[in-house]
Amino acid sequence: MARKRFDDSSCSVARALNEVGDWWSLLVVLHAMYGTRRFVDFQQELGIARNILCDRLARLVDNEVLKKVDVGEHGSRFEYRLTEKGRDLFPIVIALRQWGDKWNPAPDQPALDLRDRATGRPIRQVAVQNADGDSLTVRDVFVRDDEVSDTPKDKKQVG
Amino acid sequence: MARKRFDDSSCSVARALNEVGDWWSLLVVLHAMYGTRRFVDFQQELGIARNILCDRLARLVDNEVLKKVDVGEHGSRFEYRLTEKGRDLFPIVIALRQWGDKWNPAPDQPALDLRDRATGRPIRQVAVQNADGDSLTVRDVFVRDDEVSDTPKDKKQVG
DNA sequence: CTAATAGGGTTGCATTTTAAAACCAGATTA
DNA sequence: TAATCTGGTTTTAAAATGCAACCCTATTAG
Repeated sequence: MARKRFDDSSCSVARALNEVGDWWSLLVVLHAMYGTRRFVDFQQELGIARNILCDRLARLVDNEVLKKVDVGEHGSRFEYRLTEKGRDLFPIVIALRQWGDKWNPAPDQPALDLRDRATGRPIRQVAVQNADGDSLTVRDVFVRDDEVSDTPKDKKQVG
Repeated sequence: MARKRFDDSSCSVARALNEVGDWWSLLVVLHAMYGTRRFVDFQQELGIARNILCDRLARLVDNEVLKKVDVGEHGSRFEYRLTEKGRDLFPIVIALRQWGDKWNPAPDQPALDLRDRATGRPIRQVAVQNADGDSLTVRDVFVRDDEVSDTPKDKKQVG
């Protein structure tokens, strides 16, 4: 049967995954972040089937992660560019990269060394932080429980 | 045809997505983070098909994101618990939640209010930061290019 | 002690998705 | 004007998904 979707889920993680949680979408966004804009370039860099790429690009455009821009001179020629919403996926992509580098390092080559353009110094590990900037683990957080819920058992869930 | 996998990709984002980049895996991890440990509980909370849940749990165990613990008294009874590798997905899950809350807020209910257990104050927005703790956008970073590569065109890629 | 039920799956089947390759029409370049 | 590039759509076969039914082993109620 069809893949289950979470458009209307009350969980914002599920709703986020609904837009960028498939095998290709985040890789498309990643390549867009380092400059790829054209259909053929995505296709060649990712090695993705053309029909799947079509579908993913269209969905990302529908969800306003990318915008499709006609840059043709005498006709139509398209570019796919990140929107602010798409650029806002940066921490997620970098966190995934750091997790991958830490737990599944490539045997042959070193991890990509990302640096601050302004200072030339390496970026930090992406982390959940408290107001003071201290890193927090999953055990250090709780859910503030303002409102009355009809489903009391959901109240303490992190998700 | 078979879904394409990225086990041996040189891109650590692709390798990460290979382990947790499908529709269900990160939701399983999320629920594990707020305490779910039993097969039936995952199944009911997520509304996932049992065979798919089986498959996902097994893969997460294979990838050492979860460990399967026999907690039976007189026989076998299992729990699935996060490993350190799994707990290390916390920033990714939280970043996804924040992105979902920001760009696809639930119409009816407010976003989950996560707080530091120690201080009671809200957590920060997950961000990519430089050494000083300043937030960086995708345009603020570059790839430090130490080593000589056989494929020069890859050298400046963020991904 | 026995019956009933909960836990943790596996199997079979119909439906979707995916990958790969072929094909196509409108720009662009030689 | 022909060849090629761009950005797709179509076709086909393999794989993944969802659902329901089934199964065996604990645990619990009586």
